[in-house]
Amino acid sequence: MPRRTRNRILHEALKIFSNKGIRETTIKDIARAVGITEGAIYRHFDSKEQIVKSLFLNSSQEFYTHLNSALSKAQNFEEALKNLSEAFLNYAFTNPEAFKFINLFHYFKIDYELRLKDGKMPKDVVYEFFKSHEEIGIQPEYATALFIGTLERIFLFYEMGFIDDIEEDIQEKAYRLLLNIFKSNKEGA
Amino acid sequence: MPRRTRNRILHEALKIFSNKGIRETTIKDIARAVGITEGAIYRHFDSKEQIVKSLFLNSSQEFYTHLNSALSKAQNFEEALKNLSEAFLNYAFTNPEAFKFINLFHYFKIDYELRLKDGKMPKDVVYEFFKSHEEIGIQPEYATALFIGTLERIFLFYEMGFIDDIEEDIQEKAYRLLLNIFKSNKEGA
Amino acid sequence: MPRRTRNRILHEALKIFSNKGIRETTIKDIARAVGITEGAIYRHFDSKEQIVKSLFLNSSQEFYTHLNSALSKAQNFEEALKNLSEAFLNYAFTNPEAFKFINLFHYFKIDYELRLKDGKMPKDVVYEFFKSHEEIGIQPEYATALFIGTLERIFLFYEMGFIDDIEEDIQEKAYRLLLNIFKSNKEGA
Amino acid sequence: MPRRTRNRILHEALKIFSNKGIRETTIKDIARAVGITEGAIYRHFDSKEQIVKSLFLNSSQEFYTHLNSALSKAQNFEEALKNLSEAFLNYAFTNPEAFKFINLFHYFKIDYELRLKDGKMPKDVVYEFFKSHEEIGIQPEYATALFIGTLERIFLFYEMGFIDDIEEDIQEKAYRLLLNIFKSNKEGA
DNA sequence: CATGAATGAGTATTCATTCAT
DNA sequence: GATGAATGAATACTCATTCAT
Repeated sequence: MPRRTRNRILHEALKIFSNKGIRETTIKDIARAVGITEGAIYRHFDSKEQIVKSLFLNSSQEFYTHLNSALSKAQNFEEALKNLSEAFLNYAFTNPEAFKFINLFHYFKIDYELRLKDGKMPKDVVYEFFKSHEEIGIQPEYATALFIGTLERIFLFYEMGFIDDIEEDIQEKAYRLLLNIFKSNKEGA
Repeated sequence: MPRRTRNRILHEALKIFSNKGIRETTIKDIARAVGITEGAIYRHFDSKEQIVKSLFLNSSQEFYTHLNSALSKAQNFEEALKNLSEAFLNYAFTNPEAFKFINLFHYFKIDYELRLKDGKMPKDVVYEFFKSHEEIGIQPEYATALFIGTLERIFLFYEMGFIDDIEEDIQEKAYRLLLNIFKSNKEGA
Repeated sequence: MPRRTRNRILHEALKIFSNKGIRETTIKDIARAVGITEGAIYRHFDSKEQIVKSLFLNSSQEFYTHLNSALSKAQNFEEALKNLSEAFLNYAFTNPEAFKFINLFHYFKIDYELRLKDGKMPKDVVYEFFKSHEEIGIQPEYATALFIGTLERIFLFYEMGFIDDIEEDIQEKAYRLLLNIFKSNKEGA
Repeated sequence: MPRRTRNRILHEALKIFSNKGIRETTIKDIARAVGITEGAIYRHFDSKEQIVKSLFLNSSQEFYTHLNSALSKAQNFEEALKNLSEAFLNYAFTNPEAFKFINLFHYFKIDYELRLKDGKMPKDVVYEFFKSHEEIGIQPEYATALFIGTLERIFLFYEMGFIDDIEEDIQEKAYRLLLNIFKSNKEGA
């Protein structure tokens, strides 16, 4: 429950953006959701684009940090995989709007400058992890694609009702699936 | 090089839609690309929405058929997996605009009626395939998420330059990756 | 049942104009009703305006002649009034589209040049009649307003269901009403 | 001279509508007349249709009230007829735009829901009046048609210069004309 | 800080008219 | 005579942004 108007704007904007899309969300929509008028938005942000950018940077940062801290707590490969996959889905389940919002940017080249200058994109956590475990015998780019693609699609299937397990089961099943894949590859190597 | 105006409209619209997004593409953009005036578009389509729908239905159908025919030519599980994964990436590489356009609809609830009435969505081919091979020990919904999510993400990584193999190598690597996963699961079972 | 295309165009245009209004009727509407294409209309008329003008001139002329010939058959004031009022309503009942179409022009200064050059407007028949019967003691302009206004409004009330007599009764009642008015004024004079 | 923008819009729109017709009046026309831009109109009204509806409801209500209060001040039939006919013409002379605008709706079925829910249409005042005086021997529907039709047409003839009396004289003559009609009928009965 | 009116540049869509076939 | 594709100007409406209060 953010108190300050600026945060309330970001909070509501994120919800509407992820539901309706960025372009189809108007400043008026956001203002109405926050309970202020259109003009007031411009006390806090210079433009709609700035709201979008703030949101993307915030969310990416948050997701990045979330993944990173989950990873850092792990003692071994198995635990790391567990922490990382659970953190990934946990973020998606807890912040579906932010999660979907971040993913919008893979399809729209809305603003490529948005990439954080020091490369702190969520996927980089995953990539670095697999890069430091080349012994599993999968090229880290492909491992990353497998990890992110699978989890993201599982989340989407969950959201559209195609997968109807409860969140905890999904996290458990997803972890086991990934573990099987990477363990067997590791052993097979 | 489609000759007829209607096809030229669809052709150009698809390209622009997949690059800029549907909402940010104007009728004027399309008209200019085709080399006619805005009004002329409306001799061929009643509305922008109709162009979007036509495109979605066409592309989905095409992709569905492409996957289906690849699958039907296979004699066994391994071959089926090979044909299916190659057909999937082949479609993405050959028709990147259509492929990206179809995927737009996972994020935007633009029009859920758009789903083909008899459920002939591309993902259903994959789902049915895994459903008839439950011996691999992976719940078909999760197997589908894994298959589609991984390949889609590989394609995206390729497009953004994060993966820089050539298309043939990607197809080969992707197939091997998937085969390893499903074979080992099959054997482990 | 006009055979020639030109007449069919006029025929259908009149119907649609009087129902939807001139501005809201498109060339396409007319073409569709006639069973030809838009371009073909322009083989017969230079513009939409020309169709409107032709229609107005034709209808006015027709109505004018209809009233005039009814009047000319009368032997005395009473008969003249009877013939004129019956002819007026008869025209409205038989050609409601044309009748309503003519009346559109009282409200819109769509094109004042449309008035027939030699003044052959339907109302002039009525006006001339009352002018030649000043003995009734009503200024002919007012008598004309009374005659036309009353009958037109009766027709409108009939059309909107506010008056629900059958057409014959309306003609009879209207005639008696007018006769009473003008006879008593005549006698009172 | 209304000060507030919303009222200025209604004021100017009424003038232009009654001159050019509703369909041929553009939002730009109205905006220009008010001295604002097109977009500004939409801060005050959701659509052109809403302007039309507001205007129709306002004008009808105003005219209805005008007639009703004139009628209620009368002590007897003669006075009532005098008050009603004078109020009718007075409204037309004073608010020619509103008067003509209201009458547009007899010819165009623009929106039949526009009729006030409790039936408070101007003509109803006249109708109720004649209904409570059936002793005059004229069916109230026909008396209403006579009253309204005659006065409306007199106004139109005045506007087009066909009747060139001054307004006061017209009111006087119209009243006498109607009085003669209804009095003689009353006596004749 | 906030309001709400206003701007101005779009945006999809309509439609009378033209013209090559 | 007729077709149907195309034009081009107009039209209602939208929306990010500005600004006086």
